[in-house]
Amino acid sequence: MATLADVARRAGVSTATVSRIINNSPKPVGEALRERVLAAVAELQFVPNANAQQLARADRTAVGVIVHDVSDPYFAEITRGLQRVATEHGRLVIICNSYRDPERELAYVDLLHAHQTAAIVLAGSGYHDAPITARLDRKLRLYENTGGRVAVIGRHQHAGDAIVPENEHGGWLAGDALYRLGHTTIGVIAGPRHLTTTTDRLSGLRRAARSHGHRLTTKHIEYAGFDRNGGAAAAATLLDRVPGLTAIAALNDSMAVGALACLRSRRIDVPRRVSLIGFDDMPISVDVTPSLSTVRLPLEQIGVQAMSLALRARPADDEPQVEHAAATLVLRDSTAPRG
Amino acid sequence: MATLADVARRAGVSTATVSRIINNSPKPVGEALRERVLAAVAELQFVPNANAQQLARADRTAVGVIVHDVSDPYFAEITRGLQRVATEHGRLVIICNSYRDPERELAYVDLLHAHQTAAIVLAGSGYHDAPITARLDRKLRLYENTGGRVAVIGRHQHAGDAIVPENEHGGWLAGDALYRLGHTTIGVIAGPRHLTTTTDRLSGLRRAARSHGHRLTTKHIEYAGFDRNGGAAAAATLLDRVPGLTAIAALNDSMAVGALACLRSRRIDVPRRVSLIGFDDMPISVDVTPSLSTVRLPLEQIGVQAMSLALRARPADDEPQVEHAAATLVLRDSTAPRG
DNA sequence: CCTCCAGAGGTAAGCGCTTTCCTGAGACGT
DNA sequence: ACGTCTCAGGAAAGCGCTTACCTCTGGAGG
Repeated sequence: MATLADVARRAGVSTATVSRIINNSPKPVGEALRERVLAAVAELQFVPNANAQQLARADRTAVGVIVHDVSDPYFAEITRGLQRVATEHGRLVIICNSYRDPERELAYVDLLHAHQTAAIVLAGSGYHDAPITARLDRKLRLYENTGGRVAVIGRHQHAGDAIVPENEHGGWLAGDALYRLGHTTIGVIAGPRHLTTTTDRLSGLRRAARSHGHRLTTKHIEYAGFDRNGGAAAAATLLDRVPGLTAIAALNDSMAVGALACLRSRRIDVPRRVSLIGFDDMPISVDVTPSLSTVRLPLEQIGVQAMSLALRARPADDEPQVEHAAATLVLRDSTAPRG
Repeated sequence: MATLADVARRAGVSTATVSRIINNSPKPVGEALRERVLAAVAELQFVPNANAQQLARADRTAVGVIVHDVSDPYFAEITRGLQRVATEHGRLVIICNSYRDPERELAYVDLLHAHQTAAIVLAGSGYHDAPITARLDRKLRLYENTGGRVAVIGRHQHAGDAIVPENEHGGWLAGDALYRLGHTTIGVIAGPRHLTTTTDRLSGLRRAARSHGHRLTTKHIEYAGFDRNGGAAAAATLLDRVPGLTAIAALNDSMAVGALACLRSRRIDVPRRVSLIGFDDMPISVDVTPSLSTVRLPLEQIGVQAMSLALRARPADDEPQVEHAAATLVLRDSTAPRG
């Protein structure tokens, strides 16, 4: 592997000059030398060692992103926004999938810290797990103390820049919509109970129930994996357990799609016999049949905002900035008045 | 930011000892010292600088992955497989989105090279563009010459380890299925014409047409963006342009879903009046209505194989290994005999 | 009692680059 | 002709770590 020194030797100049040329530093370099050096670079097919550069320079350039799983449409959309902004700023982004494992999330924070990334965007949901949460917060603070920037998406213990989707309000919107349509017995397909996203959305739903004079008891709520199959299984359970069920609220669209599959296989007409509402408005929601009513979260936009926060220069005495991402109700064909 | 030297000073030992302890090197270290050092590490919250480590060590550890777009389900699935294997090997993976821009793809190869990644997996389709292709091949070869490992997915000029999905055969399967169902006039929604994936699938379709005594002319083929909206637009065009059209083959499922939306909005019954077949069998295909007939590619498996190839130790005199990923026909509800 | 060796720990030479500071040479003014 | 200023280019000191090699100690073996 050719090094800077090889190029310098070949061109008959010092390494300093080569460095200046390949980085086009402000320091002026004569035309003749420049050409000779460039020729040497081409001949030796020199590719600078990024690790050495990083070490020698003070600046940090890459940014890290920690998500639960990029192949989940929710994170895919957010990631798209993150990437766009990062690319505009000429930053490389390193994507890390925690696969919802908190330990792996912690490990990734260390890893990104170790790699001297300029910023970390934590896109996954917060956990209801005090020890984990505390360790995470500690690591993030340490990272910030050593010059890193952090932005989180969702409700986390960490005090700093954050984009907070209106999960509670979104849950309320979904519940309110269903109750307004005349439904009185609704089942909820919830995600893993240790995620703040789950509990926030759920409490919005609960508030809607109360404000309409109903209650959501344990019987009406089924916790499951935050994906299609989790949703399908939970739908089956609810259908069997809750008599007189006429509506289902799923805490994300993937689960709603799974529920839809379950309902279809049981030949239960949606929305005639059972109304269904999802959450997130992922792109596919409009293409299932019936198209999915849902609570829209501006996912790509959330990514954009988060990366913008992470990359902004934050003065030391600055207040952390918390932005809310609005949840809006999107009514499509999977919800109807109680039959 | 605390450094190794700080820790050493604090613990009253040499940096060598600290290094040995934190990397638990085979060299034995006394219990007393070990504890003192570990205490110092904790107190100073020392996180080793990964760049410095990389530079000092000879070994390369991270692996790079270049895809068109992770948020596209096709790549999301492949990436899942790639990640799984990488994680099993304890490797960090760096994901780069080229957004189908060949120049960006080239730039990413350089970037991954510069970062001393152990391997590069090129997951995007090949291009029909000689200069680009040649430059890409040159860069990959250079990278290999300096010790990097390369595995490509799809048909590329680069001679080396590769996973080649049976695109041509898959195209044939799709076409053959449609013709067997009695369709004689079929329209094709193709992807960008400069991608080898597009042309390979298309030529399989053509072969099927010929073998059934038909021809696919320009009129029957509409090129579009490889996504949902591209598919919707192309479907509309075909419907208007091709009289007597009774079947549509889309060259990927995203486009098929778009076509489905178009057909639905025109109130054209699928599969009664028009049959539709997709390609890839992405997860959502089973959840649209009607469920999508398609050609299945074992996407996650492709990712697994590709990463396995990239990570295997390849002896210098070894033949490049080329594995084929089998395409299989999956008939669901979007195809039916010609009415 | 001396030699020899193994094991624990330290010393210091890099890894490949950037950047500060220095040098030498020409340009310019008087 | 001399001093001074400017500017292109080089020398060398790191950046934070790893590791080959060296040193010193204590105990085993004769």
